[in-house]
Amino acid sequence: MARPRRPLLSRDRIVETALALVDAEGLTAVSSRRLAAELGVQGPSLYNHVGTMDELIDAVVDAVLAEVDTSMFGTLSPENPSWRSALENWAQSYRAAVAAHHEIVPALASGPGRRPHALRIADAVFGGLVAAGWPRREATSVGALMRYFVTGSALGSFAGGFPSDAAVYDRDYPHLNEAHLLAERQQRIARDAFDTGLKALLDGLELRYAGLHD
Amino acid sequence: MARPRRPLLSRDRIVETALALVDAEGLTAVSSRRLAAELGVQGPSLYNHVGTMDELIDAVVDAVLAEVDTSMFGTLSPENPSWRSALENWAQSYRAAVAAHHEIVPALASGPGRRPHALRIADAVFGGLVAAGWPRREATSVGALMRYFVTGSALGSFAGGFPSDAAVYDRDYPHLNEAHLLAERQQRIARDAFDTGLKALLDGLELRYAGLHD
DNA sequence: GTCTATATAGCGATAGAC
DNA sequence: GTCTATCGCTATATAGAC
Repeated sequence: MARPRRPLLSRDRIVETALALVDAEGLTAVSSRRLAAELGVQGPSLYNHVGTMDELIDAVVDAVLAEVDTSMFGTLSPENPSWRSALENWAQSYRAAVAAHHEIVPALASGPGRRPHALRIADAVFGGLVAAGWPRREATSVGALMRYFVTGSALGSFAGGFPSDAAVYDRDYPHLNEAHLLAERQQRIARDAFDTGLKALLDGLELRYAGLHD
Repeated sequence: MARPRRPLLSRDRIVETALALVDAEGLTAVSSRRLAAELGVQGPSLYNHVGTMDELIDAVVDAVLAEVDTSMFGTLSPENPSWRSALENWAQSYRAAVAAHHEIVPALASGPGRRPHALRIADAVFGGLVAAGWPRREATSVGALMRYFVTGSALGSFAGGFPSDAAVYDRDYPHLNEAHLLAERQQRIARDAFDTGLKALLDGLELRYAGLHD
C-alpha cells in the first residue's frame, strides 16, 4: 500500500489504542510493531504522528489523568472555603482513575514529563486552595503533599498488578480461589489504608489551617 | 580468556556495580553489555549469577532499601510508646535513602516484586506500632499509609531527575545558572511539602490514636 | 561450574519509494 | 502518510572452552 486517500492514523486514535493495549496486556506489550498491528498498520507509520515511544507513553498517562475530576476547586471562594471536601473529592477521583488503568502505574512514576493534564490538575488545586484562604506558599506545599499521598497510594495499591501475578501465587497457593482471595484482601487493606490516611492527612491540615487563621 | 581460576563475578559485586552505574548514569545505562563492561567481563556472563535483567534491577532497589533505618521500632513497648518519633525517623530515613540514589525512582514504582528488605521494613513498622499500642488492624493501615506518603514523596520529589533534564530547561532558560536555581527551588518546595505533610499526617494519626484509647 | 562465543528474536528509529 | 528496507541496539538461550 502507498499513500491512502484518507489518513488511517491519527494521534488520538494511537493514544486511545495504546491505552486499551496497556489496560489489556500491560505496559511492556506496547511496542511500535505490536501497537501498529493493533491499528492495522506497519510499525514505522506511527512515527508520522508521534515523536518517540516515550512521548507516546507520556500521552497515554496524560489521557488517564484527564479523567481526574478537579471541578470542585473551581467552586471555592472566601464565602465557600470548603477546601477539605474539595481535596477529598479530588483524591478519590485520582485514585479511581488510576485504579481503572492500574497497568499504567510504573509510567506514572517516570517523572512529570510534559503532561498537560498534570499541570491542569496542579493549577486547579493551587487556585482552589488559595481561593479558600490558604496562603500561596502553603497552598503549594499542600498541593504537592496531597499529590504525594495519592500517587504513593496508587503505586502501593496497584503496582505489580495481581492478575498477571496469579502464576506466582500458584506456587505457594495451589488453589486459584485462594489467590483471588489474597488479591481481594490486599485490595481491601489498601482501600482501608488510603481512607484512613486521607482522613488523618485532612485532619492534620485542618489543625494547620486553624493555626494560620488565629 | 577461558575459565579463570577464581570467579571474576559474584551476585553481590554485580548488584553493587549496577547501583553505582545507576547513580552515575541512570537506569537506562544498565544493560547487560554495559554493566558487563564495567565489570571487565562479557555480557552473557552475568546470566550465571542473575536470572534476568529485571530481577537484577529489583535487587538493586532492594540494596537501596537496605539503607532505610527501622531500628527505632525495635525500642517501642507499652512503657515506651513513642510511635510518633519512630515513624518520623523512619520516614526521614526512607526519604534520605531514595534521595541518595534518586535515579532508582522509576524502578521503585514497578511493583513490590520480591524484595526482602521491603518485607523487613513492613514487618518492623507493623511490629513497632503494635508494641506501642496500636490494634493490629489499625497498625496494618498505618504502616501502609505511611509507606504511601513516603514513597509518593520520593517519587514526586526525585522522579525525572533534574541533572539529565538540564538540556530541556536550556530551551526556556538559556542560562544554566537559572536551570540550577530552578532545580534547587523545586527541591526546596518538595522538602517543604514533605515536612508539612509528614507533620499533618502524624498530627492526624495522634487524633486517631487518642480516639482509640479513650 | 564459570566464563566466552555465537545466534536468535525483537526493539526504536531512520531513509527513501510511491 | 504509509509503505519497505534496514541499522544498531537490546535481552536472552545455547554450546563449548577450560
